Order: sequence, then structure tokens, then C-alpha cells
Amino acid sequence: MKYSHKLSDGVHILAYVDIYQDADLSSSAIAASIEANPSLVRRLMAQLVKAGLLTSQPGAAAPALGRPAAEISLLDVYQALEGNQELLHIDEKTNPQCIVGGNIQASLNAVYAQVQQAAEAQMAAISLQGIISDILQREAAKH
Amino acid sequence: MKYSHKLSDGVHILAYVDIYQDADLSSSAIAASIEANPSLVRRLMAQLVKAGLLTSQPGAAAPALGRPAAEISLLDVYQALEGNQELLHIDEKTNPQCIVGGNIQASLNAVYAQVQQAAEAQMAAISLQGIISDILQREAAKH
DNA sequence: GTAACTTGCAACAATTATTGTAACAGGATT
DNA sequence: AATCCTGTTACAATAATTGTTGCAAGTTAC
Repeated sequence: MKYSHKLSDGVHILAYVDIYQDADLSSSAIAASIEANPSLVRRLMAQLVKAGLLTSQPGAAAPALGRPAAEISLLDVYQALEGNQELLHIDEKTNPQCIVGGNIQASLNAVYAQVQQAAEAQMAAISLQGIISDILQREAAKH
Repeated sequence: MKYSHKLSDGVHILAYVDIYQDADLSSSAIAASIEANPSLVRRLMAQLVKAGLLTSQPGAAAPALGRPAAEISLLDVYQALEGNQELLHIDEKTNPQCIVGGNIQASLNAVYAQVQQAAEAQMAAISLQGIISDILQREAAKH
């Protein structure tokens, strides 16, 4: 398959909205920064709005963060965009008549849940504000 | 894309080799348990052999664990099969002339590395032996 | 109030990483 | 010698992604 960039692009959108809040915030302006197309941006924005991380107005290019960047975690963005998507994937087609095939799905489910939880705990510890600060710092260091 | 089952199938193979060590261990017998094809099994086994987690002999159906199951972690299997594959993916095509597009890749790289590390630490804490024991326990509970 | 822009949404094509299939050289076993 | 196996390769099929296009409906400015 193609690897998903949704999380990266979602963070990109939120950071863009915050940093360029007084400039053009149309989906095509944001798309130009992501080097993607406006439709993809609008698709992602719709999910972010649904999750309360972003507000928007139909017809007007006026998106804004749904709450302060310090109160948005990477986990929030992840769950908004890939919420039903686990990091590791069970093989759901194994032979139930075999000791291994008949039980490994349950075993791995438990194990993968632990890994997922560890990853999500780390994501929860990272805030959008932290990422934005890092971006601005890197930009400042260029000059 | 299609989601990768390599890790699940790799664990499946190793558990199968350990549990059925006195039975038929040909790639087609294992493939029947995974409900996959022998070629895929051989491909994965080749990578496991390369990583030292499995031994095998060309021409003879006699694979065996490369070291005791207690000394093989989920992380070992993960690195053997998806070692160059991160869990989260940067969007590598962003506009370098934008403050966000020009810096977010580096920022997210650092952040994703933290998440990866948290997940891998959890994987390191899970042993193949633990998974095998769990499989056998679930099987015993059926009767 | 109309023209020019926007969002929100949906359908379909293109892309890309995966797994499936088939073939074959060479080793092992009987 | 016959049969089965592994290891490897090439190519097809599958599946999830992003790209593209189109359009109804909201917004803004003149």
C-alpha cells in the first residue's frame, strides 16, 4: 500500500492555521504549503473539525484552532485522523483448526494493544504547541 | 495500501516451529496454518534466518529457533521483518519556502522517533515465549 | 443582486506497498 | 533416479492511500 501521511498533514494544517492566522488560510494556500491538493486539505480539515480541534465556516476561509495549541496533543490529532487505525495489524485469516492459527489472533491482539498504548501515551505527551515552537525555532536558526 | 501482516505472520511461524517441532515443519504445512502460500512463508523465514532468529537447511524441512523462545522478543521479530519501516510516516514533499513546510519534517522526525522508541520499548518487553505460553493456555481453556 | 470566491462533499482515477502465484535451480531423502 | 524441499526471482492481484474533478451551497465585495 501507500503509507499514510494523514497525521503529518493534519499537524501541518493545525500548525499552519496557528502560525499564519493573519494571512490567507484558504484550503489552497494550506495545500501549497503541504504540496498537496486543496481537496485533501479539506478532507482532513473536516475530520479535525469533527474532532473539535479546528473550527471553520462554510464559504469563508476562516479556520481557527478549536482550543489553544497547548491543549491539543499529537494523540488528539492521531485519533481524529486515524482513530480506527491501529499501528500493528493482526492477520485475520488463520487456520482455526491449528493450535497456533486458532489462538494467535487473540494473543497478538492483547500484545499489540500494549504496544499501541505505549505509543499513544507518548503521543499524548506531545503538544501541538511544542511542535509549533520547534518549527519556529528551526526557522529562526536558519537566519 | 494493504496493511502489513508480516509481524503477525513472523510470530506465527516462530510459534509454530516451536510448538510443532516434532511434526511437519515444511513451508506448506506452516502456510496451511497461516492460510497463506508457502512462498510467502519462505520469504519471511529467510528474513528470520538472516536475523538469527531461525535456522534452516536448504532442501530439508527442518527449521528451528535460532535461540530459546525466552530470548526472542517481539522487537527482534519486528526489526527482522519491518526493520526499515517506521510506524508513523513523514510527508516528505512539503514546500520548503513556507515556515511550516520548510521545518515540519525535521520537527516531526524528532517527535515520531520518540513514539517509535516508546513502542519499541514495549515490544522489547514481550517475549516469544510469553506469546507461545499464551497460545497454549488459550488452547487448553477451550477444553 | 451578481460575480467571484470559498467550503464541504462525493465519485472516480492514479499511485504504491502489500500479498498471491508461478517457476526453477539446487540440496536432501529414500 | 524420483520425489520432496528450500531459496529466490519475476510478475500479477489486491488494498489502502492520495490525486483529480465536479458541483451544490455559503460568503464577500462591489
